[in-house]
Amino acid sequence: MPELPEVEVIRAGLAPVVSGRTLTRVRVLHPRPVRYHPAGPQGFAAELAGRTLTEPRRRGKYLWIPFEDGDALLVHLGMSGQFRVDMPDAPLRPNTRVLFDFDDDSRQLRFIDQRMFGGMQLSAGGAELPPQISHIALDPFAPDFDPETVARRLRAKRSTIKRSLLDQTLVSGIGNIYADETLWRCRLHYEQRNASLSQRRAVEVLSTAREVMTASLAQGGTSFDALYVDVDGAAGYFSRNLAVYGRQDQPCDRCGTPIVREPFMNRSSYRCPGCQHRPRRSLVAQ
DNA sequence: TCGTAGACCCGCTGCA
DNA sequence: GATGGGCGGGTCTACG
Repeated sequence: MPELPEVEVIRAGLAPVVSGRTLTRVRVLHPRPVRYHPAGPQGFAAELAGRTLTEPRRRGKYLWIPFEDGDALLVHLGMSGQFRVDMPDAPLRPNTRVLFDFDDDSRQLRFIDQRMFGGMQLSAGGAELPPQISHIALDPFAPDFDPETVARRLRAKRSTIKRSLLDQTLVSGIGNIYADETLWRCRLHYEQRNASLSQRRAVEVLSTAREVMTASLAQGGTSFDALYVDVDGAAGYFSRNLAVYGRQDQPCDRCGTPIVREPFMNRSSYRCPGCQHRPRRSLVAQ
């Protein structure tokens, strides 16, 4: 569920909470979130204890907390993962999966995940960039992100635009919400062939994705429900600014045509039929 | 015809 | 009862 802006909000919220603190105890309440850790839940807990954390980092939707020793705790929030900061004696919220206690014995970090598509693992030598996510492309917020290069790669793919925007090995951080919002702003149908886009148009799409996510970040991200909140439990407000996502049957802000929801890749795509026309057959087939 | 790379789709899991 | 923001891996497909 969290896409780049939501993960960035969480990263920024974690920074003052974890930076410079030393873990004294880690408790894994459900094994699934640490399923990628080879040593299992007990090994995970034992290997983290005693480590000192530094400022959290992010690439796309992945988050990692480097340790002073050069390793890192790599985290993906999946569909429903969240970090919360609570006093150690506060009652556990439903679906709390992992507890992190620190040496100063004050606030406790808690990982909560309803559906448990997310997970975390110790990444050896992963402080700079965990090798587990070396295949994840730069996101549009990365200083080295080059829209021209990514646009060329995008146009070379024998695929369609929304699939490619969701392809985390091409450009990371974009999920279903921001893909739909980007395509609405660009007046593009999700089945538009990449090869049909000019270089300039492809760069425009990538720049627009960055703009949408920047605007969302300024609002604290997109929250539809309690599944996405920051480390203090606060919701983001960008859902008020969404043009198409989740707005089935409501009028398009641009032309008034009712927004439609259509099945796409086992989920949904929202678009305005008035200003995002289905590409002509010659552009769909190849 | 075969091997490889890229594209695509299923399944995971759980509750509001 | 339907729907949901995610990803990895198995399978399919296209191309050289």
